[in-house]
Amino acid sequence: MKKVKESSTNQLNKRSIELQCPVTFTLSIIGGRWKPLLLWHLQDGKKRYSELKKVLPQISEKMLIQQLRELESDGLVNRMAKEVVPPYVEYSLSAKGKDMHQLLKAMAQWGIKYRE
Amino acid sequence: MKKVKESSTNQLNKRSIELQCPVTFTLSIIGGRWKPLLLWHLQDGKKRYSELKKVLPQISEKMLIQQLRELESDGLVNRMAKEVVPPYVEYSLSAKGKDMHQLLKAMAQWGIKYRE
DNA sequence: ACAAGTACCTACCAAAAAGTAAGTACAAAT
DNA sequence: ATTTGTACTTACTTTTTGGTAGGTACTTGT
Repeated sequence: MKKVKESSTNQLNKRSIELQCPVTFTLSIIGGRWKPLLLWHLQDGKKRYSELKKVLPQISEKMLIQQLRELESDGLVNRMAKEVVPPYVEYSLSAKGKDMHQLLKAMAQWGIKYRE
Repeated sequence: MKKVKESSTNQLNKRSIELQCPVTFTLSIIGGRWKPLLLWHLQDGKKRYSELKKVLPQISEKMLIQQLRELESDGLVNRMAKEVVPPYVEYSLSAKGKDMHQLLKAMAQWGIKYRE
């Protein structure tokens, strides 16, 4: 995982605000360039790594793996390695991740309404 | 406003994804450390700059002003300068910003539920 | 041998977000 | 004069996020 300076004001503020504000906590888990897209694409069922790569042609492999690992670490996504030939890895939403469905929809709706 | 390199892959990807994904578009407007908190605090009515500074003791003036300016620029917040003595500035949610209430609540609920 | 498929890892760099410090302007009070 | 209140601006630095390039390992097919 990426190196984080735990003693920085930046990090201390982040931790503190996440405790105070549940909105910020939620955003710290689903925010960033690629996580919302990944969560959105996993809403309609499990997907293989190669499938995710296809639906997101602009993401680098490095970012794809990193974001999936973080989502897994935060408990939103389950990772299942299949020992077949060729071997592949399957990602699916956990219960926690599925519980985010309404939220993602609300975000999409607001975005669609106010996008210009 | 802050200098952004419009020709960077980073920026090109950002723009492209924001067009494709309404969730990412929404998050680009309300994301970051301080905007969710500002939006949250403005839910219950207009606030002066000095009031916002008080309820968010950890925010630097630079970040406070910058984030408010961005929220204003994106149309979520109205800024009203009062020419009294002492003069003060009042920030309030626009209709667009008020329309975000349910969304913020959903985010808060998810965060409260899964915070540990 | 190479190419294609599977799914990564590592080192380094670029860009963006956030933070620090110093300053501005005005008015009123001491 | 300084201090306190109002609300900023600017220059620079630090930290974090995202990108680039090279590599790993295995199997199968040509």
